[in-house]
Amino acid sequence: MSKVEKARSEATRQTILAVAAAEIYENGFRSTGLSDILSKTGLTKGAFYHHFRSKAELGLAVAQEVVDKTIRELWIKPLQKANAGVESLQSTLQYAMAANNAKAASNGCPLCNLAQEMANQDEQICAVLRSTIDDWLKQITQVLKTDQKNGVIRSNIDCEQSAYFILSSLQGAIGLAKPYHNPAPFRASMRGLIEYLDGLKVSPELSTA
Amino acid sequence: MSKVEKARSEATRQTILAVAAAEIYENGFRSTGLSDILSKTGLTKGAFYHHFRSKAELGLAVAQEVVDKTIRELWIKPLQKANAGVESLQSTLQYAMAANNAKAASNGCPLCNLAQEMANQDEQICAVLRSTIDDWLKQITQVLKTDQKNGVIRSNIDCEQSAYFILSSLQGAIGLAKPYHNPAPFRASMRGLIEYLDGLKVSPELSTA
DNA sequence: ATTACGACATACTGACTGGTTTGCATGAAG
DNA sequence: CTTCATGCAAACCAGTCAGTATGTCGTAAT
Repeated sequence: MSKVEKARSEATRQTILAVAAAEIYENGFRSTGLSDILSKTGLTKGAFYHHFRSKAELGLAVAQEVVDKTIRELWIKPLQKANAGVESLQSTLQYAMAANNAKAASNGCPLCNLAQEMANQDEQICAVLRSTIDDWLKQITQVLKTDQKNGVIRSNIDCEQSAYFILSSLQGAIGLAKPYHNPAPFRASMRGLIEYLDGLKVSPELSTA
Repeated sequence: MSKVEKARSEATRQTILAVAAAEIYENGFRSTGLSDILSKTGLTKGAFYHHFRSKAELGLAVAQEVVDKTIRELWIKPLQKANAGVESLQSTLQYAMAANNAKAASNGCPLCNLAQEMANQDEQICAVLRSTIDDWLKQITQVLKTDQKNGVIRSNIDCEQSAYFILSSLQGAIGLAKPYHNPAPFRASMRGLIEYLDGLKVSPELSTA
């Protein structure tokens, strides 16, 4: 098992993971057959079962090695800057609103998709998703508390409860828009969310005229 | 085809619909096999394909004859009383918070579940779900506009945008709680939503001490 | 009584599923 | 140069799926 050998092996594993994640993101876990994944990778069953013991294990790997990491990179990390406050949160949302294309509108959020589909099917995946969500909630709570300490947002706000509400609104905005196949409903919800965040501030300055 | 005969036929159709809806609600459309449904009804394939031409047609029937009607009955109708305002909306949410049991927490919203799973799979079902959501949004918008005309909520609020935001928050609250298998996260989000609605009023009176 | 039809039951089919087994090429180790 | 494990291919397997073909029973009209 030389270094070059091990690297190539890991590369094919990553290929499977990436293609599987994309396919699951688009059609769901159950509707994605191994044959779909394998044909898109050019690999065979032998390769797959060399790297994964079952389809369920693949799902778990996708959850913790793709979905979890993506969420952390795109949504949680931007809130981890020192003294990040509501403004950071808002700009993250603004960015998502702008970047949201038609495909993403119809596919939704990979995290929420998996949560939705696997809630009653695979407890291990649920556990992974919970930990991602928990950290996401913690980070939003932290952001709110920072602003609260700095006197940016009102002192009577329950930051943890607000974090739940904010994340719910975001997820709901994505989920509700799915059957519309276009980002318009998503954007409307997001504008509402951004205005809600404005309303948390001590001297609310409306960000939208 | 006597009346009594026709009635019994319709009864078995309804049986299939009800069981299918329950099973789909719990495990999703794709994961629900015809055999699951039929064994729970005591019927056979012959009965099923006498009433439905395909599994897809069953899904469509569930969407428009069960899910749509349920949503309208439980969520839209309570907002159709004359002069129904934000208070009506809040009491509906309060009721949902109280009634939400552990099973519902893990199963989510039947409408959102279907939307999530079928968004990229069945356009007909999507169309049905869109019309349900559209009417739901219209009703919430109406409720807000009524209160706005009566001076209950602020005049600078974009009622339609707020309706999107409110419905997104509700759906997100349900969806986000699914992997937790308990209603606590759902309730936290809902409290946030109810407080948001308080914030729409001209003289905000906090409903939670 | 006969015919006809609606409402199902039974048995079956072909396609597809996840999973297994076996074989083979390659490159490192002795 | 041989040995041997690794990384993967190809063929295969058993089970499940939606869907079909056919049969049967009861009711109702003639």
